[in-house]
Amino acid sequence: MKKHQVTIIDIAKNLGISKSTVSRALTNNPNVSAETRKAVLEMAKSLDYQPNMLALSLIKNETRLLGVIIPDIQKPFFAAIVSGIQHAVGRMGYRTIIAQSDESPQIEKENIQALMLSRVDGFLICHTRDTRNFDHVKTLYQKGFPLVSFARICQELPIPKVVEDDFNGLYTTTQHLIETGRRRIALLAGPKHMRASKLRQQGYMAALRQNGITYDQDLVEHTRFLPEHVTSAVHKWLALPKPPDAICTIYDAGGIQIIQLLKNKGIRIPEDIAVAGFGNDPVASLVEPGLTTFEQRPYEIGLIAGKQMLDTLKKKFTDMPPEITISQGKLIVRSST
Amino acid sequence: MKKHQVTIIDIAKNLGISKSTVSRALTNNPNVSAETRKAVLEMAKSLDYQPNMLALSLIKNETRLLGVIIPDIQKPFFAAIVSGIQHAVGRMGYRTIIAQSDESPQIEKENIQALMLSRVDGFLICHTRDTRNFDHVKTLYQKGFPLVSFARICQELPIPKVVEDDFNGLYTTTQHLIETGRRRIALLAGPKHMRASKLRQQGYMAALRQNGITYDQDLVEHTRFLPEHVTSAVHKWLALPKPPDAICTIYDAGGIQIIQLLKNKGIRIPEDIAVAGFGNDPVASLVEPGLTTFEQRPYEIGLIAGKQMLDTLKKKFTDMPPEITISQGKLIVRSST
DNA sequence: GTGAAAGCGCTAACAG
DNA sequence: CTGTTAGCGCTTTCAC
Repeated sequence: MKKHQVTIIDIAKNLGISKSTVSRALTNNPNVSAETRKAVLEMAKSLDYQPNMLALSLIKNETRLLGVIIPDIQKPFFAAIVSGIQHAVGRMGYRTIIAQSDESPQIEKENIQALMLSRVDGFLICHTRDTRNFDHVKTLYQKGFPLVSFARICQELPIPKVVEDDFNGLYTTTQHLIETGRRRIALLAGPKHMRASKLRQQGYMAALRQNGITYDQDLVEHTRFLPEHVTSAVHKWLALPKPPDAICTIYDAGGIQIIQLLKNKGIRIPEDIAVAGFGNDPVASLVEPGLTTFEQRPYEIGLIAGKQMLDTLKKKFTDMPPEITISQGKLIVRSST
Repeated sequence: MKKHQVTIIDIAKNLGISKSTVSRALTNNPNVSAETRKAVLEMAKSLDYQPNMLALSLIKNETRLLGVIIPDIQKPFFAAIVSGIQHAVGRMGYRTIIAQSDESPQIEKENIQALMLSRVDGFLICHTRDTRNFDHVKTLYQKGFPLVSFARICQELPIPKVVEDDFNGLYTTTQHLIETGRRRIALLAGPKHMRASKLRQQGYMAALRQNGITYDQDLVEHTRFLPEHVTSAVHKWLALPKPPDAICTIYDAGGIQIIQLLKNKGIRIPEDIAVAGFGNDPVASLVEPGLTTFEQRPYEIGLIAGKQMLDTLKKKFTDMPPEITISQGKLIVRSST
């Protein structure tokens, strides 16, 4: 069981001085004589004194704890972001409490509520694919919590945001597909309300338009990123009178699944149908054929988000216009196209 | 900036009663009249009162926060474990602070130190591949912190431990290789001091022995799980007068890298050399050929570890013999063997 | 049933 | 330089 904790009072008693003096000695306050400080430090060491951060937090009203809200830590994309965030804020002494929403808006809300009670110093949030109501975040904002939104952002608040190279990503990918001779390019998109999905679709459409290819609504399918949706989308496309000669997706996992599906059907990639993804997941280079994809650097996104948080934390009182940061990406061509 | 927090004193003043009564009403203490309670609850709601967990933690000396120490959240294995832990302890109201050691024993030590100061209620720890000194954990133990060790465990302490199916995993895999006609089976092991690596190697050797195959030291290489080590091990084996006809590894990433290496050299898998892994990483099924591997369920390991922690937290005062839990696994045969 | 007071561990403002 | 006092927000005796 837990033993009695050594407190500054123990040190004070042992030395026959007041606890304020002990506190001063311990906090490098100049108003302590050299010998007193020495004695305190020695006693602290011999008693194995450990300051109680809880008491400190209560006084300073700061915990040096940051809440990180993500949908799923098992997705390499989010794991990398978390890693970046931790490395960015860690050197300033901040720790992170990671909370997973499991893509449930309700759990997301509960997690935020709980971390608010734990008095974290700020929140870095990536919403679920289904979050449409942002009242819980607005509450945080009103309460004055430093906020940073990343990847799946909340646009209704003037807070720092870090996003992927959405429009450009699909524009570039589609352009590449067209340049390699494809004309009937299908798009596996995400939920219609999702900002990132909309932007990526716009990039796709812009590339088509620019090359004089008419947009065919039959070639665009919206998913909620579930495998079932991918399967039915592919089946629908293959049953078309004129099936696509290329499929691009707004996320790598979808692209990889499509590769598997097409291979199982004996369809050659890229000869019959080219496939492209988005994100450059670790697995994209391992599948056969390698998945052409638009690289994102989630670790960098985390680093940037962490830094934004640090900034927000520092200049609490300025209200410089919060910006939206776009993490640059680039196309990685592999043998799937 | 942060606004003034509503406290029970605000409620008390508004109602003209004492803060003790407010506290009682809020904590469902029976010694409050129904009407007072009602008034307090209403006032709390209208003021949007949020209890300050910090103050509570200071009094109760418990934070409902658990420290999770892992080498690298970007490894799917650890990400899955973390997920399991969170889901196990989350329903009991515990949150987790994840700290990455980046495989550095020094950082591991610092992280533990820091979380100790933050007064987490317990630690779930997976050590770095290079951790050999466990003094920092022993300190925790002496201080009475509930501890659970998983995957890369500390054997020097009587605490709950959750490990993979190490011996059996490589025994089964090697057996399978032998049954499919292989005789010169190489082993890509881990650091010599690492318990899991030793056990897996023992499983490998047991299978050889049982089949009357003499152990050839040239066929066993120890790595620190770095790609360079894998490359040089493979080169060394291929340069042997009698190269191996199979390679088994104690971790999937190694197996996958070997597959890539052999393919690049035009060596056929499994015809020329069979390859097997350990863990069933998500990618193992995606490479070509699919990697035969011994499945572990890291998510389950996390669940178990989380439950052990919950138990430790509950029965603080009993000292039932702490056990070592082995997460069962099974061989998944794919086309690499 | 309710209020006053003490205390969790620590810092900080105020006297000397 | 050092001790005393107050207070962070809350629970918990102890009186009444």
